[in-house]
Amino acid sequence: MTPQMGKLERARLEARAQVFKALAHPSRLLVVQELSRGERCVCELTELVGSDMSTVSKHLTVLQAAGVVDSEKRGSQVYYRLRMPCVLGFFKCVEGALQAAAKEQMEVASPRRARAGSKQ
Amino acid sequence: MTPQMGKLERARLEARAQVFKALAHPSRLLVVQELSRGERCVCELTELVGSDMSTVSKHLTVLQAAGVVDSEKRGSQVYYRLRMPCVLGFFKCVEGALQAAAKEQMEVASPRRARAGSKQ
DNA sequence: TGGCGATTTGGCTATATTGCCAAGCGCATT
DNA sequence: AATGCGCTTGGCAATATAGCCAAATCGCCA
Repeated sequence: MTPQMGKLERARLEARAQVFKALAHPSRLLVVQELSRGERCVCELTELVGSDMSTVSKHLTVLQAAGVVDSEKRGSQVYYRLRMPCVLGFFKCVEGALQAAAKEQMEVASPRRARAGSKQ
Repeated sequence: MTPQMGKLERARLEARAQVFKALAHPSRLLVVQELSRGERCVCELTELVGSDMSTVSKHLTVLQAAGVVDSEKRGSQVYYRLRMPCVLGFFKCVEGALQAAAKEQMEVASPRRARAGSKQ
């Protein structure tokens, strides 16, 4: 990709991208959000997400491979927990930016009276 | 995806996921990092990334659609700038987590003094 | 030991993403 | 106007991802 960049740097970028990739799916985002409240077994997350359990399991595998979550088998169930809590801070950042974008969108749409309580 | 979730919530998740998707590529990550130092034209970013200019342009389109960057045409060139600076904080978070993971990896490989919070 | 519930894995198809080339477009200089 | 430059868009082939249905595992308990 970048000829004048060292292998190490490239690997670093790749690893970082993997984390973002892991978070780049609504279901996985939902899972992370839920795990921020405490550990959950796959069955609970499956119910929350509403997809097939095999699908959710694969999502969890992706998150774990990226280092975002962590799992522990207890009895017959597997519990997942958040391992990278700082992602939550980023959620706030994104949320704020999205709201700012939405607001601007409205101003563009009707520049005159874009003032009212824009909180939604 | 989630039957018992409102459309609004789902849309919100989707929008958030789009931001993560935008960042989920090494080249785009590299671009964001570069833009954190100031605005750059497409040609500069193209040289940095090392791909075809059309490819870089498409990457920039993705970033802009997600609201991460912003562009302005000046003369015959287009300048991009970072519009969501809070992503940089997240880079640090990810970097820290990755280093912690690497360290743990080593401990697993050679459990010399891996005593403290060893799980499993 | 045999079966059950919870989870993961394999396999497959549908869909999305990536990156190159070629073509188009707008601005600037001649 | 004509040419050149910077950038974007269209199109296409290669690759990756998502999600479902089995089928395989694993731990638990009768």
